[in-house]
Amino acid sequence: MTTNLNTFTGEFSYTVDAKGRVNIPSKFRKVLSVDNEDTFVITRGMDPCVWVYPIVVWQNIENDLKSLSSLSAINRTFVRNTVRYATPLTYDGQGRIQLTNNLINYAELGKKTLIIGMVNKIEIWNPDRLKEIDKKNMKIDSTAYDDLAEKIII
Amino acid sequence: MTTNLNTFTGEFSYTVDAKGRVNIPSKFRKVLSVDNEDTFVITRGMDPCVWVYPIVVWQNIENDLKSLSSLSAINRTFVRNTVRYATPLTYDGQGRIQLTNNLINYAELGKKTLIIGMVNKIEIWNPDRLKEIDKKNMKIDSTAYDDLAEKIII
DNA sequence: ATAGATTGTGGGTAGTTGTGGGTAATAATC
DNA sequence: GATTATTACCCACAACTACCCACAATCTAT
Repeated sequence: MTTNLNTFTGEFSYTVDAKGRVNIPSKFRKVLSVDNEDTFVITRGMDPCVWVYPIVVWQNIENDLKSLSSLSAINRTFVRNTVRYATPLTYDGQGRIQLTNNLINYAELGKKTLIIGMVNKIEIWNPDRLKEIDKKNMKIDSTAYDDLAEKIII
Repeated sequence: MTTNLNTFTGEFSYTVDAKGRVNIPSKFRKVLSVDNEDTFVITRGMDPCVWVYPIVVWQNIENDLKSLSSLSAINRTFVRNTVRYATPLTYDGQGRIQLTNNLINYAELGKKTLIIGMVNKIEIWNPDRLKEIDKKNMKIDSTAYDDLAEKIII
């Protein structure tokens, strides 16, 4: 096997059908490790999009969350907001997952969606929302960005 | 072993066929390490061209990206922009890779292309675009070159 | 110089993938 | 308990992709 398991890259254009289903790109399904048993966890992204984790990756996050003490109010809030909207689901025979209304509303998903591989997770976007965020990020203080690029990209 | 593995130099003229396929020069294929298993990752270049990485080189980038927490907005933007257009692909029996429409459009590739070895990666250019960029960069003030001279002996 | 191998380019075909819809099973509501 | 809504599973089909074969041009070696 050449490619890293449970690692996603690339951008794909898909449609959400009348039943609220979206296809997971076949390239993404192919790199899932077998212990995922065709199952993801979908939740709210930090940006206005849906995050989709392979379940084995999500389980690591859950374990990290367990290590946060509930004595701290920030920890409680963070844990609550992280897991509150998380739903595990399995894709159907055609490779589609059934989105929840809650997440469709949150990400303002219409018929046309962009699915983007984000290395350890997948993002589902309303293309217009993404364009807005992109534009906003143009103004981001770019020295931090350049520092990252220097460290990581060769 | 005479040449460095996964290291590319030289310029070659090739055609993109009707299906969007380009040949990877046989000289480049011959220096790939076997653990690449005939697989590259293609993505957008910083210039208007396509970058082609041997997959084992790209995987180092991916692993670095995995260490960035998505709690930071800059990290999210950086990861997204870096991997958004990256696609792993294996060359066929004739040594060709299948380009994506997205990248063909981005690099404005027509039938005639220039393939250039860039040491650790490969660039695919529209010859006209390259001529333009070359002309523009001629005007770069030469102090930048002097700075480089301190780092690299040629 | 000639024969054989390699390389670049083109095209056909079988299998895969994305998308839509139907039906049965399950859950929710009255 | 009956009726309705929701979900899970199945089938259909057009569009696309991966894989195969063909062949001319170029290179290599005897």
